[in-house]
Amino acid sequence: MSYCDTCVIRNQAICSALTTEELSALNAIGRRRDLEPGESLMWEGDDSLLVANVIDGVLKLSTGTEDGREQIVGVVYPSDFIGRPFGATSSQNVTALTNSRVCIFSRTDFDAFASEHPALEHKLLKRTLSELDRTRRWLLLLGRKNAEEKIATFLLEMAERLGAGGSDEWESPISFDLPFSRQQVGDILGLTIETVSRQMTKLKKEGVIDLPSRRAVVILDRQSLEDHAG
Amino acid sequence: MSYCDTCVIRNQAICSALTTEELSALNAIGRRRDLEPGESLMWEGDDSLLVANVIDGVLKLSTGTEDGREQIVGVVYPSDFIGRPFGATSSQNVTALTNSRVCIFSRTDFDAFASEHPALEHKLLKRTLSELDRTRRWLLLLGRKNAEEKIATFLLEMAERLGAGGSDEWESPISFDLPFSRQQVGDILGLTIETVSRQMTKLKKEGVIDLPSRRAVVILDRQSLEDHAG
DNA sequence: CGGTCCGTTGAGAAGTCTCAATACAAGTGG
DNA sequence: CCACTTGTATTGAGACTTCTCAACGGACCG
Repeated sequence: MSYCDTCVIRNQAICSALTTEELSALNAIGRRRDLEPGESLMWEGDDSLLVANVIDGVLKLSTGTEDGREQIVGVVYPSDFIGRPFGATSSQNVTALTNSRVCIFSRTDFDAFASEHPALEHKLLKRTLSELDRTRRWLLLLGRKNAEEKIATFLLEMAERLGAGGSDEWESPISFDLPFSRQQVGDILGLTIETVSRQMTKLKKEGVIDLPSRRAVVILDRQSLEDHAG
Repeated sequence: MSYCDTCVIRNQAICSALTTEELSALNAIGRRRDLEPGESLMWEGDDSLLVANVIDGVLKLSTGTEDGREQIVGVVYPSDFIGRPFGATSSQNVTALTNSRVCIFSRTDFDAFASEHPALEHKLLKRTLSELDRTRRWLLLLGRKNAEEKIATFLLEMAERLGAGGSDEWESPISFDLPFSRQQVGDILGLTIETVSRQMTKLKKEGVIDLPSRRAVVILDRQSLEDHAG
């Protein structure tokens, strides 16, 4: 009996490239692990010993400077892939933001398995190419946008990933709970916590969004938010 | 007679995954093209019609905002791969910075060829994973480093890619010519041309680097430059 | 009730940008 | 050979954005 049989991400993750038989071979080299918020799965600079699929939860990928400044370089959701196959060291920290469940493989086991299953590598390649596109778009945000544009862009991306709106997907309002603290939003956007707070308050005062509680966001005027995003 | 037989990047580019026979099949669907500085190969938002290998030269990948701000999101050198396989639209501009030569494929032809040659996809996957790591490191630079640290980090990376030093690779001085104007350095680092100029002048006055001509850089004190890089 | 965590708000400092002037190098035509 | 133009880089002064430091507020918990 394989964990994979009942896995909720069976058809979304890279596993969807595999037949039932192949999947049971993969299952044999993997195991599940639960993580609590704040718990880390791997650290920047460490040997790359693990790779994993996210089954449930939200995790951050981050790097930092020696003097403690942090930058979040990626956020992963269920069915996303984590870790650095075919590489000696992992180049970022991976930390759970919510209660999370992941499906872990030894990196060397996974490398060997992937090398024998081109369809799996093909899925992983497509995923990696998409992630590279997404990351490059983030470079524009960090390099050339001001605080207001950063916040607006960020909220729109969150809405797309997490949002629940009305009947029409373009219809306001769209509401969701951020899986991030203000500090973490700052670490994503390259801003301080105070600047994040001020810009969100400003958008609220302008009637573009509402902030009913600490983590909750409601987008009242999507068009206006897009105008603010630059 | 195939172009590939005499290709200088035959053993560095993803082509190195292929046998001689496979390579001649790839050669059949590719063609060479020369580009002048400033000439573009593809544009952000266009249909993804082409992919290519860089044979010679340096090219930039860039995106911009509607109001004309630009961010360089990648720089490619000989043997690097360009374009977005398995995707409908290209997400950045690709523009030659120097006289360049590329080996072009129709994206759909390449997709089909790659899907039948797992070793090629494997090479491309490894390359894409490395590029993603590099891009994520750039997020830290753009999000959390100040102008001085950005310039120092940038010069060190350029030295690594382009540098010619003394007998010992760690020995100063290391000298190279930047393939970028000051404006382009600004577009890479998310700074204005004036800030780039001021910070470089500052490092020169401190004796860390020398700037014998517009494009030339000499790293006089590598350790000090690393200290400035944060 | 007091403590802790997190977010908000305020005031001043610092860094970067904007705008303007100047400098320098290379090329052109007289 | 010398003005003149053009493109690029440097330098300066002031404006603006964001950061830093500090105080305050609200929610949750013992």
